[in-house]
Amino acid sequence: MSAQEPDGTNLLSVATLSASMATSAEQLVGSLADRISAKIVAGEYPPGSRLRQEALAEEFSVSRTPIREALRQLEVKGVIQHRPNQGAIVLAPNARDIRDAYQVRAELEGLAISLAVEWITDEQIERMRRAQKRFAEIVDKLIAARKSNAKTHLKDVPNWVESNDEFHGVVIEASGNRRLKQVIQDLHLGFTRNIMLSALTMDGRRMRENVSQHEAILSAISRHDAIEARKVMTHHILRSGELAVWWLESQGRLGDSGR
Amino acid sequence: MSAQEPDGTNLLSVATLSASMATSAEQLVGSLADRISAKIVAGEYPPGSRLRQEALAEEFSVSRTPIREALRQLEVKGVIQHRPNQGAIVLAPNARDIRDAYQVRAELEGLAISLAVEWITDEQIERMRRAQKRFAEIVDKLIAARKSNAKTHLKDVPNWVESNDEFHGVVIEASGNRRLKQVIQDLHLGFTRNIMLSALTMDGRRMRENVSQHEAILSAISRHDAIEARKVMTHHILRSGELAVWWLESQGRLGDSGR
DNA sequence: ATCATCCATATTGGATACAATCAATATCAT
DNA sequence: ATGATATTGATTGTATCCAATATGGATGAT
Repeated sequence: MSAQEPDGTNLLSVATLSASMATSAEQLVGSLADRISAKIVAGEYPPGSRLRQEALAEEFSVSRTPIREALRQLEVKGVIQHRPNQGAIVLAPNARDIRDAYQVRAELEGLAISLAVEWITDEQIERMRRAQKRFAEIVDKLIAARKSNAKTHLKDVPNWVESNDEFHGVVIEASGNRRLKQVIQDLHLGFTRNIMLSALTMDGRRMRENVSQHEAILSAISRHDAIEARKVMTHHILRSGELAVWWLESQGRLGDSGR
Repeated sequence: MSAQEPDGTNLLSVATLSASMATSAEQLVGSLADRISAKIVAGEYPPGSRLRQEALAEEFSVSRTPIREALRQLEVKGVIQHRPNQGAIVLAPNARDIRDAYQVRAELEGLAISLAVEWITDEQIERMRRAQKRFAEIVDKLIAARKSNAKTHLKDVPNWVESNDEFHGVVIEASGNRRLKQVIQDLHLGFTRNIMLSALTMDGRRMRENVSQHEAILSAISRHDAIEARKVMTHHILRSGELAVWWLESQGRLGDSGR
């Protein structure tokens, strides 16, 4: 079994390793689900708020029918909660949800890298190096910008996210386990990515810590040292989880939805 | 000795500890999704077959609208594949899908038990003991029945599944990680459970092997030995995965759907 | 015969219409 | 005034309708 995709086309899809991204033509419902989901993540529909079908329909210039189907999908994805005859409300994770999710993610990305060590190609390692380089540069830039003007750094944040996703994405891809990839992506859904960046970008020291953890991961995987790679990856993610929990708790619970 | 239930109607019911089970009133779409899903698992809608909305609507005496929404949910759950303007077809896992899923599940249940060891109560261990006792008895019964009359054992199979689920369910519950529980349940969706039981119930020696693996797990968790518990749990599940893959390959690919 | 093209039909996709349910206010009795 | 009940409006849930697209068979050319 090789880590390479036989049908190859999607392998290098650097852009947003998010889940599905059906945001293209001829997939109206999927596209709607993505767009609604994006607005939830962006905070436009805050946690706990009701999503009215008619309002969404008007906003996206469609009828309620495809909106309803999109909401059914988001319900299964765990982004919203749907109560009979009462419609949909936006879910928000509490500290425990975050802790639980990161514990699972740490385990799964640990598995991913221990598999990846075996199969990863030089080309993939090179992609990780480049992603890491960009990552480090952006962090420097963010920290520098933070010291002068707080506004400037905002437009670099997407790049920060993207290079981080690329880094982790290569590892997951190289694991050769498609189901593993899917499960990890599902874990990200909605909150994880968002909260992590919120938690990290608020503190220069923690961003640098993050960079050096990536460095350690890259070093271990380059040496094909499965034990060490797994150890540092797991630590890296658990640490990110701690930060996310702290950040969430410092924010005062936004939506302590008792799901 | 080969598989006993060659014709489509094998392995009915089973539904027990599945994920959501919204099959009650006032949740029509959820209920429809469950019922359609159940029929897929039961083999009534075989892999690769098209699910026509009108046919389903008539079968369940509703209009196409709730059917469509149920199909959207099943799409996200990975039970069916939905192609634009071409409707839904039933997905079937191939050997690789099974391998991938079991690898992930082994890791996650390994995590579960290593967490559970810390927090599990005597009452929960007692539940595991009882489940294990039932499990062993049913296996004896199945093997005995198999030697005389092949039909008899079919009505015990659901009990076999249920006691096995109870055993694993206690561990997962005792892990205290709700997200972990959800992710593991999602992994079961559709095929995993079904294939495992198909693979195992065809061979007495393997069923006994399974029982003794449970015994080892129970022993380790009773001694609160996290390392050993994890080791035997992981081995147990990976072994089950191997059997499932073998079984699937021996069946000649039913649906080698190129998803 | 084999293959491509075209047309009739079946099926899906989306919008609208109607029924059922809920929320919030108004009304009434105590 | 307080609490229970009734009523109105808003919102969700299901069914039906029409348009867009695909499917499958017939027709015709090579």
